[in-house]
Amino acid sequence: MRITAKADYAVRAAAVLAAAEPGVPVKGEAIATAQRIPLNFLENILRELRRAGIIRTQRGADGGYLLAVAANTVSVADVIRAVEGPLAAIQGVRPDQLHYDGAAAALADVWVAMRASLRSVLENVTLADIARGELPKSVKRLVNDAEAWQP
Amino acid sequence: MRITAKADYAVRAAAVLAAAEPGVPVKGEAIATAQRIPLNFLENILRELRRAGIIRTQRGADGGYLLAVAANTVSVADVIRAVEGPLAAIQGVRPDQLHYDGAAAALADVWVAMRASLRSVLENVTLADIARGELPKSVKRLVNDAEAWQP
DNA sequence: CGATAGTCAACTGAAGTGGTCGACAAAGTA
DNA sequence: TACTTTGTCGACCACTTCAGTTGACTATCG
Repeated sequence: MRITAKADYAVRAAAVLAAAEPGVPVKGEAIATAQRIPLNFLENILRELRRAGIIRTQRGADGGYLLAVAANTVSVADVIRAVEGPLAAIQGVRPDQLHYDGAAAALADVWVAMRASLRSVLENVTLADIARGELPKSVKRLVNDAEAWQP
Repeated sequence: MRITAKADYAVRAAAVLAAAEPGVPVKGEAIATAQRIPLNFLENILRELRRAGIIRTQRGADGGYLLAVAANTVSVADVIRAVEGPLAAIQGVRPDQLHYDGAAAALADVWVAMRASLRSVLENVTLADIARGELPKSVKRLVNDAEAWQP
């Protein structure tokens, strides 16, 4: 249950683009220094985001990276899936297509519920939300619960 | 965002013990065949569950594994943490103790919310729930939503 | 042309995943 | 006591993923 550096970097880089002036390319190096991400690694990641259609690029002098679509139409889940594949998997299998025998039969439903609850957060937060620092009410409610901050 | 084979096996094995007659040890081999888990690997996992105080063991003929505590006091989260460590981590760091600069500042809260939503499922399902195939209402509600089953 | 900046494939070391193996220790039975 | 049954433990293994790095290349602008 861990978010890899790659996924974390991808969301942060996308957030930088969402916060930038629309239509103005941001250089890879600017993103890298702003978020303390190794430039070479970042470029690998941005390439994947471009292939996924989330960002586009401008080459040459005064080039850089831009969002390919409106910031409020891209969710955190979209970005993670672009670089990591499916949001939730059990041994590489999607929760909806696994089934167990005997005493563990009900476990399949638990994994489905887990994915659903994961989605309820990650699908509902957009890059625009992060860029302007204002999360959806339902997400904020989770964050404001003191229990959420207990290790 | 993946559940490893180890965590999956651990929960299934614990579910078998939860479903067994209380006080009667279940042999490792019985668990292995019932859930199609490689025996040697399973023994590694059961050893970790024992160290975590979730199960106990009985050696010798007619020995085997038993739950160390009541099945309704052990959550799926407890089992996963016993074999995998923290439920959610970003690059190995707990969500509550990370912070980002600039445009990504709000992302930290997203990770906290993600963990909270994960917990809302995994902390609330016990081994007893799985063993008798009846999940808590809040979890069932998630599962019954058609959206939850969409790949 | 030449500087700038993205593109891509290949490579690497370290860690994690998913096991396997063999020697050993405890407990009950004959 | 010997023997069988079962768990205990550490070591080991092949393979994949993670987190980058390197270097050659290509597009774009002035």
